[in-house]
Amino acid sequence: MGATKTDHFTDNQNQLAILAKALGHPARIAIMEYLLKVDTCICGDIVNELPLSQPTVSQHLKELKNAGLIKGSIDGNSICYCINEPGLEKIKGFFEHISAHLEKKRNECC
Amino acid sequence: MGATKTDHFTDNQNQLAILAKALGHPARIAIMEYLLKVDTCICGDIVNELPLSQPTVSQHLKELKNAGLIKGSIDGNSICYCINEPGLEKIKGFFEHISAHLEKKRNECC
DNA sequence: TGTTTATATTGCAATATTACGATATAAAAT
DNA sequence: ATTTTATATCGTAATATTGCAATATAAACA
Repeated sequence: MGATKTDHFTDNQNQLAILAKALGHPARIAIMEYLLKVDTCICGDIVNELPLSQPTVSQHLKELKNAGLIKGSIDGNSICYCINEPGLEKIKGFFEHISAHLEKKRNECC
Repeated sequence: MGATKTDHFTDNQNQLAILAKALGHPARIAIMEYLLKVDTCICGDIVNELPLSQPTVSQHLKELKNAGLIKGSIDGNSICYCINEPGLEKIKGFFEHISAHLEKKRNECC
């Protein structure tokens, strides 16, 4: 045990879970907020912004990248990390879908 | 280590992370989708819907409830679990906020 | 009352995540 | 060529999550 039983769920469910999981840490929420805030994408700043060590931040960035929420392009010596819109739209769509459904059946239970 | 350093992040960041983390498992995505699909909220069905044991499903429900994404009300012998709109609106708002910002600065980097 | 039905809790093993020091890599600057 | 700067990877300890069998709880029903 300990491992998630992904086999029994749909690709869509697994994909949404991966996206949500990637955001399931305050440092990664903070990174997304920071990437949104700054106009330039020079990202060595992220380490200075967060109360975590450089290796830890690097690891969080990797997870966001693997999930498809950010992308990074090499810029000489440093790396430019930015928000990856498709990943964001995917998970945003999930919540909009739920909200739209709830509108229709408000107050039918509980 | 192994514990998240929540102290150094804002309440808002921690709250969003808790909500996202709760959805970071395909079973919990499936539960949300199921609660949305069925009109009645009779929820013993959830165990039958998922490829997981009753104790495991119960635990996933507990996590969704703790995060504020669902609520449960006792209905005689069984329990009625439903989507909790405020929790959902909170995290939906986060994605809408990001999307709105991205509209304004499209193509400025990467 | 005794049994069934629905759900929660406990206990535990397997695995994953978090965090960081130490180290590696590779471009930039001197 | 050496040093500095920016980032990634490795190794490892601490903690959290996942999943289930066994058991507990508590309402419904016979």
